[in-house]
Amino acid sequence: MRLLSLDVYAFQAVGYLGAHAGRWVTAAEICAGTGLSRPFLVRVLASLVRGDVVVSKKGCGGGYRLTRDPQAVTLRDVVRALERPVAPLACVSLSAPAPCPLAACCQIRRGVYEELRDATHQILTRFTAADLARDLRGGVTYSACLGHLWHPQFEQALGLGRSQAPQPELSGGMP
Amino acid sequence: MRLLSLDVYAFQAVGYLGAHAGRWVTAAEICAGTGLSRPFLVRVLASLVRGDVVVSKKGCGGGYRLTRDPQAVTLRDVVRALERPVAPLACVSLSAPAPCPLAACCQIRRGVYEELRDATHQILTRFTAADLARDLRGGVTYSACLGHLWHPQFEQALGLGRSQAPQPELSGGMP
DNA sequence: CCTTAGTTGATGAAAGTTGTCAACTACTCT
DNA sequence: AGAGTAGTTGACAACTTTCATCAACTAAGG
Repeated sequence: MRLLSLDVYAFQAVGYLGAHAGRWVTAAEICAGTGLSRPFLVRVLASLVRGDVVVSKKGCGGGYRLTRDPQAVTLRDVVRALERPVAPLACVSLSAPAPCPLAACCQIRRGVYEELRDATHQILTRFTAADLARDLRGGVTYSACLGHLWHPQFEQALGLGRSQAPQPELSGGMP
Repeated sequence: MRLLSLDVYAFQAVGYLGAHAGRWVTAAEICAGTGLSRPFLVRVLASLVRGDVVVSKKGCGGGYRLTRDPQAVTLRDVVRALERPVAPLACVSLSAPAPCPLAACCQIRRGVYEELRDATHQILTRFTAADLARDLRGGVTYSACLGHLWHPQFEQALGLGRSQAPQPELSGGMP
């Protein structure tokens, strides 16, 4: 499971809400506290509202708040709210299963795909918004994580795409 | 970890080579036996050669072959040869680690990211080319898996992107 | 030398991801 | 009731990744 900016935004937002539970927190405050981009954060928050992880209140004095105690909001809830698949393949998905006629005899499905799915579920279920809040209180904002995403710097394994010039300067000895 | 066509191609190719170990197998034969697209399969095979999972022999009578016994070729070897990151974030990568100044105090890193990485590694290490070959001999070609990838049918969680017109015909009452 | 078969480069379409802007709606407080 | 605040939604744009194909090149065998 490769993380996206989406996930990091959500983790930071949920952590901030967990650290300030009990009151309405505006999107602007989350941005100020985390340094995230507001327009994108707002989309992520909308997903969290749709996924019943966060409630919103419009109007003056409004904002966002967790739907329940921080300890009761797991990372799995967050990831599910973002509608990110945790299964490696649709045929082993629990939320949007794609039936496979070979499911009964497919060994890799049982031995790898289902195991990956279950392990991911368990790990994500162990960690809650309270843990995220503790990180935040300890000074660990996840802004650095945005620079550790695989996306931009993912060097192409195959000779595909256009980004093919890693060493443009070096005109070495290879003829 | 979301699978890509890349992985499915590699699993099928390695499974075929495992099922026909001991001789040189041409790319054309793998295509005929699995129904994969040849130009793309050839790129994947080149990656596997670079990753020391497969050896190739040029010229007449040449082809591809596993570098070692099928039991000794794990899925982790295959995934690593494809240079697919198994870590969710670069800061917990074993192969291409990105140092993080907050690594010591980041709880989500230890509690989630490292756990995800290790669990994935363990699961991928348990499964070998011999298991892939057994699936193939049992009639389980992974062609259906290509239709179970998340990519095409991944419904956007956010209201982003262009694919916003599911019902183009319906010119209903909304003014 | 000529065929076979793997290797590499260029190309391109389609989709996913991230981010911004602007208009809209709903709510609260005065 | 009115004004302002704050969440909601749609359109849009830029960039990267993924998948796929074609054609030319190189190495090895017979």
